[in-house]
Amino acid sequence: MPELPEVETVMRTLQPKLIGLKIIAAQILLPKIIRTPDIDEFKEKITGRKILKINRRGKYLLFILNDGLNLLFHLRMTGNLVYCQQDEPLSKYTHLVLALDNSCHLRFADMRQFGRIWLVPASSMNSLSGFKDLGVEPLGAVFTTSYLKKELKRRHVRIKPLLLDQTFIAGLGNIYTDEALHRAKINPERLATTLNPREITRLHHAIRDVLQEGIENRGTTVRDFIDGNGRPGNYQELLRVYNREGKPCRRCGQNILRKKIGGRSSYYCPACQKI
DNA sequence: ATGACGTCCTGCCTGC
DNA sequence: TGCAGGCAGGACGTCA
Repeated sequence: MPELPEVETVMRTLQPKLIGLKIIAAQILLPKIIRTPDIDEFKEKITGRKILKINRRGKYLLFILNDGLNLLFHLRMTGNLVYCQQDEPLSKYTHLVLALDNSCHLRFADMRQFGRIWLVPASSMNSLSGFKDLGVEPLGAVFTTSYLKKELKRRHVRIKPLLLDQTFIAGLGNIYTDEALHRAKINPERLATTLNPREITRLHHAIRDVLQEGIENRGTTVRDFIDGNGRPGNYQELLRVYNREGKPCRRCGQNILRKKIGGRSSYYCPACQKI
């Protein structure tokens, strides 16, 4: 599941390869993944465009093209974006191939077909549903302890589903949310309004630390994640709770539990993260 | 404002 | 061994 650190890793691996290259052709093998525009217009508009820059916003990858166009990718669960030689065999899950003017390919593949792609003028980015309502960047300057204190005070929801809400904080998914709550010693079912200042400070630091460590370790590969060069990440080795049901807590030795909270699997230590 | 649930999709796991 | 059925999960829409 690509979350912020995985998307950041894809961006960092693609950036040195793609900047300055021109897209000379687009092959669309699964039309429904292109949200806008329709596939004929997509092909026409993207052909001849140059890749000027690659950015990340939340879990979105944002390609800045010339002529004021932006190409957006959301990898969702199993999507990947890989730079490779053009003679590399196509995987059966490849849905979009962008041919580049150096005889290489940028390929989008997604086993579960949940990933989505948009090609939009930079000027209309703020009308894209999902993208336009994204919350604060958790590694950015706006996301401070006092910001988190102020925001949590008026949210009458459990902390886990709130952290997963992309309009609240952009980029956290199931893995890093569970890891951050464990580090902060906060039970995922706690109501946001009941967290005390010390806990909020711990949570703020924990969120930034787990994301930063995730990036430093090139992302988490539980099953599918690969970076822009097709390589898995390393952070799965360092996870403390996620996907560790029944295994001992790395802090206290108690067995990690798994419980559905807000419809999502949540892993936590019942001793370190008391209600 | 909040939450529950269905939808998308396919590989994997479980049970028979 | 093989098959059927359930499950997981990010985002979004619908309904209560």
